[in-house]
Amino acid sequence: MATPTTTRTGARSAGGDAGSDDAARTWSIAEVADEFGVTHRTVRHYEDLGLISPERRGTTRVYHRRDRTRLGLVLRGRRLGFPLEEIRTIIDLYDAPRGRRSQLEYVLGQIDERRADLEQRRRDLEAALAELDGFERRCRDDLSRMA
Amino acid sequence: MATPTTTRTGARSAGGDAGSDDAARTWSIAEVADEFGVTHRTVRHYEDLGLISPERRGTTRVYHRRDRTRLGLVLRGRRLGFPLEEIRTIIDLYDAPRGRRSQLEYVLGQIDERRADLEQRRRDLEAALAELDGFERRCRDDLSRMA
DNA sequence: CACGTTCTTGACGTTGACGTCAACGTAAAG
DNA sequence: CTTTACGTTGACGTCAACGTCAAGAACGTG
Repeated sequence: MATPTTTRTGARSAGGDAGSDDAARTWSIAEVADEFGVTHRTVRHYEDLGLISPERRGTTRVYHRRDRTRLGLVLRGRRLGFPLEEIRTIIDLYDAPRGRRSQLEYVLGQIDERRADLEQRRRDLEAALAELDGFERRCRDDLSRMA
Repeated sequence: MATPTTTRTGARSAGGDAGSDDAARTWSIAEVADEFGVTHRTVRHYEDLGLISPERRGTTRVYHRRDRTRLGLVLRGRRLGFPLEEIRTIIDLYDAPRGRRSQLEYVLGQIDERRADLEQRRRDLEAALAELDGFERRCRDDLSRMA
């Protein structure tokens, strides 16, 4: 897969003036989809939920580096088993205004909550891994005793 | 809650001969449910999926220590975001026969797969925590610059 | 300019993980 | 013996996270 054969259209830079190569590149929905190993339907679903908001060139979606970054965060959150709504509130936090002090303190509070959650998960994870290790040892013992 | 007022029935030991106190105790569905902070519906659902299989005293479910152990594993798996079906295959692995060598080798293979999955999750988790830390630092910097 | 490819917007279907409600059994308490 | 609390089996509802058509629009190519 990903062999650069014939289909190599739409790699033009976007609206600005520069045309370097990677900073101002744009991507089609198909490109981001199979770059991240998801379907276009999934990508659109995430847009419906406000997780990403690509530019529109006419009716067509145009994805920038920012969108890919966010999509990456979403998928990591998904691998960690978070519901998409929760993921949205988290990554929205990342580029929230935080101009006023109150805003900043709210954000810091949210951070603490998130961290508590993640650390609970880490405990669960370590426990699961430890059990798995112990179980493997017992299995290997059984195996060696069979010889 | 859990005040030992009037309702203190059904704490008799089960079928055997001993009657110590905690090893051979049994529990009702309501007891396990609110001990683990889930509804009775959830407990029954897990039974439907074969995650636990309590004894039946007539039609009534009677839970033993084994069931509570398994329920604990299930809920940890759930906190980690695993689908229940997958959880079942994993904890079934724990008390699989593993008498013959082939069985044992199969189990060891499964263990490796599981561990790979868990370690991917750990990487995601560490990354998320690291990002969170960095983000908090930036926020605190912003805050101190506002003074 | 017809054609195939890629994209679009609906809209309904599906699966997992339960919630919820109805209707009924049963055992201790008054 | 009725009440009350807890338990049981269906069966349908719901919500999230997509899958899966259907039916067009837009665009480069032979």
